[in-house]
Amino acid sequence: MRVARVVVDVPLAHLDRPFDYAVPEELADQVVAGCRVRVRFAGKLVDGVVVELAGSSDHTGRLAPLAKIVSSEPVLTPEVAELTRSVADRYAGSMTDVLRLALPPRRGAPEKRPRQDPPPPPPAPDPAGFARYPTGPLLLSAVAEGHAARAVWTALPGEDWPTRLAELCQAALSGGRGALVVVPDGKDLDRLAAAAERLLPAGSVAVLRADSAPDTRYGRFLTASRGTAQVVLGTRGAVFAPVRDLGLVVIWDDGDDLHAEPRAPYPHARDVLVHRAHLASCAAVIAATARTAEAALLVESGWAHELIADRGTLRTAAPRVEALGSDFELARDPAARSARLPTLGFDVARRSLQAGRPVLIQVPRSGYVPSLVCDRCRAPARCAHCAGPLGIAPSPGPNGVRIAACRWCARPAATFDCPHCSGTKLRAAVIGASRTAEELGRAFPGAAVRVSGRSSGVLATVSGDPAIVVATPGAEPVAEGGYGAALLLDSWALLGRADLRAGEETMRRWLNAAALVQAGGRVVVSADAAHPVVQALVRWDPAGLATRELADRRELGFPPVTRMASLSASPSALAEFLDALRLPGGADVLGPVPEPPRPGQEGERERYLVRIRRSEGAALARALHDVQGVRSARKAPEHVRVQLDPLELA
DNA sequence: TAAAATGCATGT
DNA sequence: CATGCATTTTAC
Repeated sequence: MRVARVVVDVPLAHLDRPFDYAVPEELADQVVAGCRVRVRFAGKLVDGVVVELAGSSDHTGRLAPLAKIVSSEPVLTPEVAELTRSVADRYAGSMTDVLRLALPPRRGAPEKRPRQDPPPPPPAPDPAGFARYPTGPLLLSAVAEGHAARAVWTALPGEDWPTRLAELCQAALSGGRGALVVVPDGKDLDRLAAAAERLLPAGSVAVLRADSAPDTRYGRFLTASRGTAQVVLGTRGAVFAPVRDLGLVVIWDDGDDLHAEPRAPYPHARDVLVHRAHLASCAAVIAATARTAEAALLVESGWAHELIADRGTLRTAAPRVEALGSDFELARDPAARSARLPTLGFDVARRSLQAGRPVLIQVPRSGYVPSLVCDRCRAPARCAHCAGPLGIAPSPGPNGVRIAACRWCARPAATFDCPHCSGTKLRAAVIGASRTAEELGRAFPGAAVRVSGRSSGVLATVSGDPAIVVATPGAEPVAEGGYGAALLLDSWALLGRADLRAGEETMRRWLNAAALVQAGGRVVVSADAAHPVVQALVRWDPAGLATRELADRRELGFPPVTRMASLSASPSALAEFLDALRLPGGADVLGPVPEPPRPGQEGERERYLVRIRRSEGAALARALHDVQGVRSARKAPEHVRVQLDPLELA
């Protein structure tokens, strides 16, 4: 008897396993492993995917027959089936949820188009582009030869990273293997696709973007799954793309929060990619101008080697970075003064314009959550018990005074004793307010002003002509030939955020902007030169900062050194959940703390955090998923949101 | 949402 | 303690 193992599209956690169905005689020639089917499940017809075909079943009862073959197209390859299962396990979610992220909706028209043969492999790439990194050419040849090389690549300022990544893809293709590259957003994807177009054979590349029309999206997915396009470039959803004979996976700027999937079970693209490299035994490159603590851990644990230029090469490529004090002198020029430009920034910008080069001015987006910092040294204030961030308690205490309390474990911070400078007073951190482009424009009469941001529209590039380019972080256009200078303003708003990653994230934003300045150009950052993040920027030392950041996280017991799970729901549902939870040894439960209401959610919600050592992460995820299973089997009315290693921990 | 399992009142 | 009918549970 032919048996099809089917993952059914039902969201219930206790049904997160394949179910066996009999393959009826008349459908036998249409069923293939990985195809979409419809089956009768608990009476009703549901969608499903065949994960495997077999000759027998362990099921003791009668097998129901497959109701319908939706299509014979094998959309779920064995490699992706294993990956999605494994990602579900890691994030305490169900495979069905992960499949929803991995498989685009089916469309009839693209499927009817005949399959095309893949183009012949290109020659091995020219290693000259990677020659500035001592082990660069070695990495390129390792990828071409099909070795499972692993690297954390810290790109030089001004690096033409899209071309470098296309060369890595070319290396994989030249050795007959496929490649996958994930970038944060559409702007980066455009640049990467353009570089791939230049270097790779026509027809060998599929560009997967979340915002494409459904037919286009499914059509491009098929060119990959059918093996026509062996290189896939895309945004976070593309980490699951069915690349044939995968030889290389790459992620660009892994610190960008766009790599975190907002839909359950909330997997992070870097995490999925590292997992996938492991399962497929293929090469992996974690690439960025900055470096995350997670990437530092991959290096420290020996999983990856670092691919980094030596200091001499860096010095010739980098701009000159200068920091202003915390109480800098405002420019004397009245227009510059009204735009709150510091003297040094104003002079540097004016000189760049006079030299005929554009100037980049980075201003943070407004709307950061106010938090508490040490009044003396301005380090974020942390809880003495669990090292969570301190905030102002939402409701006043018994004496009517609103006191500081931990946002994780809710313990009040009656006293404060700064571990950095022994200060005892707290202050609210500044909330970032963006300067208007008009104000800046008035400070430089005669200069063209361009604005790039979410609300005004993101510019991908600007010309090399003198102009003031105002941009929010992540929206900085690339200037032809590089900017002459960059001003990084309102830095306290970035550094003072009550976020675990505030330092790392600030450095990433600064570096990404400063990297667009030409070699020998100037960068002025309006922040205290004594601050360690500022020092790391001045020295252009992302690796050093990441190492330090990782050491801090280890000391405080934060991810990625530990594993954290956040549980949020109503107080009663959480009490039930925790009651049923059988935690592995050594777990630490923090909370509850009240959660700010989200749009579309009513009633009071709370959050707990569960912290455990990294080696027990899989056991924690299993325990959490088991509780979800028991609750869904019992038809518990309320859903508890479970998120592993959430980006936002504050 | 169909079939199977279980619950439960009723009659002997 | 069978029997018939309603309700709950399972899920291939």
